[in-house]
This record gives sequence, structure tokens and C-alpha cells, in this order.
Amino acid sequence: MEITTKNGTVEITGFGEINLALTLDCGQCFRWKCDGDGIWRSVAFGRAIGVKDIPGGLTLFDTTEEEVREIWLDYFDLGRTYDKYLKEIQKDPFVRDAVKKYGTIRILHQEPWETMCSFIISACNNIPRIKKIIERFCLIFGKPLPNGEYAFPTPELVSQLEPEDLSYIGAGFRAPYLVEAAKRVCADPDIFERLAAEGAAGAKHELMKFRGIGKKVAECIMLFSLGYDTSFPTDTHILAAMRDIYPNGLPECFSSFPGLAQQYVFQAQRELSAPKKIKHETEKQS
DNA sequence: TGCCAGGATGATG
DNA sequence: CATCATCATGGC
Repeated sequence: MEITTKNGTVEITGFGEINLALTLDCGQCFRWKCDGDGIWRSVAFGRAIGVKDIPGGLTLFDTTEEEVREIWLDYFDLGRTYDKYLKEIQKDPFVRDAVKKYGTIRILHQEPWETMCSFIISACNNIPRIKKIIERFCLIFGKPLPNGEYAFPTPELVSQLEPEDLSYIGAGFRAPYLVEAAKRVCADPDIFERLAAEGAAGAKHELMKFRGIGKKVAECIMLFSLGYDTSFPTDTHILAAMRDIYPNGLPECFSSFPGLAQQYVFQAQRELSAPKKIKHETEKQS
């Protein structure tokens, strides 16, 4: 891997492949937006940044080599190659097609607190609305950054709120869960370090003690922010589809990197379910 | 109006 | 332990 500075931007090459459009809009994160120049912009770890994928690498704006090494290499999961994972899960024919299209998605390493809030909000919700709720959450309660973006609201601030204070962001019945989670995190500042170290089973069990965090949300937090590659986000629709495809249980290859395999299958499933509406409309017209 | 969204929860067998 | 009814909000 090489990190160089050109014209005030930082370029990273030699880490393999990443497709930002797929990676940043696949439902694992909710705050990235693409501008007219193909630059994806967001805030993570309190730093605003722009990123663009170029052939063989990434160009990062508004950052430094030091910050790249400190934050963004790990955030974008560039420190390892996915080759062996992809090779393994492609032993299954159903996954092979999904990997062909979505194999350039990387699993981000996001901030645990932000990920926890995001997936509490995601419960029984849809991605466009999840994004809007989080955007308003940051706009109202996040610290403004120099470039007009907003940091994610801190647990310290959120813990001081009443659920009604969150009414504007439109989180609905999930609002009290956010405040409760903030209070717990403030009372136990090392919780995420402990969760990341204590093993998957224990971490999942402890996460599920939070109101608003069940099996699915716990697994998402673990996969997308705590470094548990072995977790397997359980989505009701995916599960139903998987049960049809694999009535006798999941194939062996899923155990090697289930989070990644599931992420690709989820994308393939989204693509499959999208044309239904168009089909329905054409049927209506004819 | 009715149905859905990458669920959670508590009560049952 | 698996399944099930209930909950709850905004968008389409």
C-alpha cells in the first residue's frame, strides 16, 4: 500500500479494490453523500472528509497523510485483502453471482456509538427515512464543523435529553431508546472497548440488554463497528429467502466470512426485489 | 386506506 | 428453544 500527497489531496493505492458507491450506500452506513464530482462526503470520528474512488485507489480530500494512517485506512478497511474471503464464499453458486456484482463492497469500521444509534433507528424502518432521521439528529444535536458539516451527537449530550426533545428528528418510538442508550454508555465509558474484546457471544448478549437492540441490531453493531467478522446480520427478508434456497442450513462457506457473504446476498436481494414495482406498473398499464 | 420498512418485545407452546 | 401477536411511525 502506498500513501502519497498530490496537490493537497491524499492518494492511497495498492490495497486491492473498493467501490465507494456500493460500499457507502449499501445500508451499513447512513451519512455519506455523493456530490456532482463523484466525491463522497461525510463525517466520521469527528472529522469531515471527501473521498473519491479512482482506478486502483482512493483520493481523499480535506485530510492529511497522518489522519489517513490514523483514521481512514482502518475506517475503510484497507489494511487487508478480501481475496481469500471472496474465493471461499464463491464456492456457493448462489453467492457467486452476488460476489461478481458486489464483491467490491468493504465492511467499514465505524464508530460504535454512532453505529449503535443508527441501527436502533433502523429498527422497523427503511433506509431513506433512516438517513433523514440521522441527518436531523446530527443537525440539531451534533457539533458544527468548520466546513458546514456536523459531528455525530455525543452520548454525553444525548443522555441529558428527554425523548420529547428528539421529536423533531422523527425517530418515533425509537427516541427513548436513544436517550437510554446514551445514559448507559455514559455510565460505562469503556463499554465498546470491552465489547470488542470479550468475544462475539458475550458482546451480543450484552448489547441485547439495551432496549431497542435485539438480535439483528446487535449483529449489525458488531459487524460494522466492533470488528466481529464472524457475525451474521439477520434480516427477516434475507432469512426467508435463505430458508428457501438452503432448506437444510447454510453452506459451509458462509462460516468463513458470514458478514461479508450476507452483505453481498443482501445487495443481490435488493436488486431482485426492485424490478417488481416496475413490473407491477407495466401490468397495470397493459 | 392499507401496506411496508435490513425489528423488538413479551407471552406462549 | 421456536413461534406469534402486538407495538409504532412516516412514506407512498
